[in-house]
Amino acid sequence: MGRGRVQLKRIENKINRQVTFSKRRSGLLKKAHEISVLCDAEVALMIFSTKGKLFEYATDSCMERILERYERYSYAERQLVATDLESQGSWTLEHAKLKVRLEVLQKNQRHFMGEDLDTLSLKELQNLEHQLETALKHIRSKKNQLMFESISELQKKVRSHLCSFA
Amino acid sequence: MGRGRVQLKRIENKINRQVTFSKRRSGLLKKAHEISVLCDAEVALMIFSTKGKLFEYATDSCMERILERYERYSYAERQLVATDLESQGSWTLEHAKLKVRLEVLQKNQRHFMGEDLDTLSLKELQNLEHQLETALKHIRSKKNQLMFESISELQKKVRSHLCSFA
DNA sequence: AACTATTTATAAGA
DNA sequence: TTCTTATAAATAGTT
Repeated sequence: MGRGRVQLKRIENKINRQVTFSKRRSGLLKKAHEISVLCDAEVALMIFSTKGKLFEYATDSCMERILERYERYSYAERQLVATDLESQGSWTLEHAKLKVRLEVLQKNQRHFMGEDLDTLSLKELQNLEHQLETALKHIRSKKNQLMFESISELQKKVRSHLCSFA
Repeated sequence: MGRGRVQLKRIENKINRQVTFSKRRSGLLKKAHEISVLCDAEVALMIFSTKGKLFEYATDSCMERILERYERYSYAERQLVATDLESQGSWTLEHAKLKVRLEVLQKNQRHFMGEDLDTLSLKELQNLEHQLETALKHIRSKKNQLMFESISELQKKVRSHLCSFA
């Protein structure tokens, strides 16, 4: 929609990508709101920019409720705890949900440790690789910082010892 | 967009509402996918129809990962709700333990992502670095494997095409 | 499910 | 960033 036909692939020019992101983001949020109102639907939308900034829309500004609903829906779908939870009281449901979240986290964790990779697609592996590279950068930078601090501590001590011999 | 101007309010005619829902839903899903690809963004979209049917989109089909990311993002807000075990009187000990495990896992996860490193010692940072390096090796090896497989698949296809011309 | 007149979104330019 | 404008895309009403 515009002066040129659009190709469905990553926009390589950073400026253009940023501008397009900003425009399309507001378009998407608007349309999410519209379908929600016009069609009486419940919509949740999350958009993370490349830089990690979050933009979100939720019908009636109630993201948590929709996520709860989603989780209920997808748990039921996965038939994990689909049986008579309601009759067992609400804490059981909470408990079951917690268990599922724990499982998801554990699976994620295994991925971060380079285990259990057979279920991942090429694209997902690439994302994971990129994420770990970024993490490593941060960790090394922090490590260097600590080492430099430790070194200058030691140098101080050495200097004061030299003084005491003077 | 269409033969009439649209008013932003619930469409009262049930048939029209349903048709519009179906059309706009596919439009919205398409645009979610487009911004994700064009702008290298991570998008999650959930749409519940009036009748409660779920339609969803997630970048790289990995909804759980995006939801985790979202929850990490809004961590501060959730802290208010998530803790304070004592006030949850009727919950069992097991449930409380589960919560603690979950928190530990989440903290770990942040470390794996190179976040929240201030609490770690030099030794711990070194361990983490080593662990991530190992993980990266595994991930890259798996990625290569997938790529080679994909290449030989393609070569097979190319060969069979060449044969059909012989 | 198709069609088409219009409206809307937006790519490129200023 | 914001606005303008030409054009592509979405879609409301119709068949």
